[in-house]
Amino acid sequence: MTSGAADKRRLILDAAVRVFARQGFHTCRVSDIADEAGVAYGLVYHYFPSKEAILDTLFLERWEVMLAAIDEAAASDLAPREQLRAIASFIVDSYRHDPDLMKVIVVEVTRAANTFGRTHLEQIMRAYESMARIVAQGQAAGVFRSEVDATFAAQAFYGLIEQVLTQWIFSEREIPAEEFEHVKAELVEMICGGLDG
Amino acid sequence: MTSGAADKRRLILDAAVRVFARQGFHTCRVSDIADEAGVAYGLVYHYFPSKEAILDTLFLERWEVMLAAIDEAAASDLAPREQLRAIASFIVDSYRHDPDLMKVIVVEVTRAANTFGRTHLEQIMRAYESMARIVAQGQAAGVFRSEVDATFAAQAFYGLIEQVLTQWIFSEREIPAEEFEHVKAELVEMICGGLDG
DNA sequence: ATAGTGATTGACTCGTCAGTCAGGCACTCC
DNA sequence: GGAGTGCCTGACTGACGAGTCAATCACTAT
Repeated sequence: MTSGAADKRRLILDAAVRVFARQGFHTCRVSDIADEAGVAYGLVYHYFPSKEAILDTLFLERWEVMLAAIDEAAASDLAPREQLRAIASFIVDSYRHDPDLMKVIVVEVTRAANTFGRTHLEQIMRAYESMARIVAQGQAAGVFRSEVDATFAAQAFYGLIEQVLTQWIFSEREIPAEEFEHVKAELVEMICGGLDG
Repeated sequence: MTSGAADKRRLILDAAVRVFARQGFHTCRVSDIADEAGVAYGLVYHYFPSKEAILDTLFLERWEVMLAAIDEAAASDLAPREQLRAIASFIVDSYRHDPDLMKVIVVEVTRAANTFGRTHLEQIMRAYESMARIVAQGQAAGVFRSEVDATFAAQAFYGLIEQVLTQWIFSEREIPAEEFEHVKAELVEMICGGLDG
């Protein structure tokens, strides 16, 4: 069956997510992935040229979806603040839906300046740029102050999101649904409203 | 000479900073550190029980200084906003003074949820707590809004700083002095003032 | 001198793992 | 039924690198 073949590949990718999340990319063995997938060691190399290629595939698959979501928000006719909210919402929901995958992407790629972060820098930058464009539009429309550089603000926004995800990842708790919703609101409130009162 | 002994230990630590920054902790070999230090392989194990212990030492040495600086700012009678500024200033200056060391701390420890971040979680948390206390004081004094949770705001603040450092680390440029000063101001402006205009 | 102490050396050991490969299995088409 | 094709298997290899250790050196105290 041809669908069986595709299934095995998926099986390996999904197993890799769990293993990378649990043990980390550097610490896990390829045999751990094969075992987790319930598949022979060699089969991993039938579908992927190397261990790295598995991580690359996982990252690119998911990041593309995220870029699309960001660009969709940016292209909508929502108010700038609501566009940011939509992005925060999408990323938080990504974590909610598949925390292991988001953990792998954040810990092993996005924050790994030495290894894969370097390789995928361009993809990562593309996300920043889209967010910066939203801020710039808001500034042009006069709803955001122009004192802060748009790129810098985008960094602050994305940095805060990643910080929240990291906090969740470290904590290893089961996050309750209302915390997800609360954080979405707090996040935008923090970036837009600031601390001064 | 007894000072020679201490010198060799320092020599190894300083070499390790350069090697970790250049190649990353996981990718480098202990022999790389020994070579960089101009010292025999075995001597590394005379001063340190393991490769990890070198990284631990580097992190703890520096983090202690940082915690002290944060607590000093928090204990000062500066306005809350100026206390935050002092902290931002200290961390930015740390990067300015020794970018390699800060790179190692951020990339290999602070952002590494699987390996060393886990081990040093307590130390890292201590920094967050001190910053959160500053925000809470500001809120109690009425100069900061109470809409945002103090811990969350501290996360945003530290997250933004780390994001800026990461940006510098990735970029591999020589950062001009005025950019350091500009960022210090922009950072506090962003967190306190927010985007809304 | 001689012995003792701690620094220093680098060749060696030993476990670990990414990646290979020779073959087995299932399914199809003549 | 036999030959071809692609999926699948897991034992094996070869490299690599952390940590060990026995020997040497430098310096001090007796």
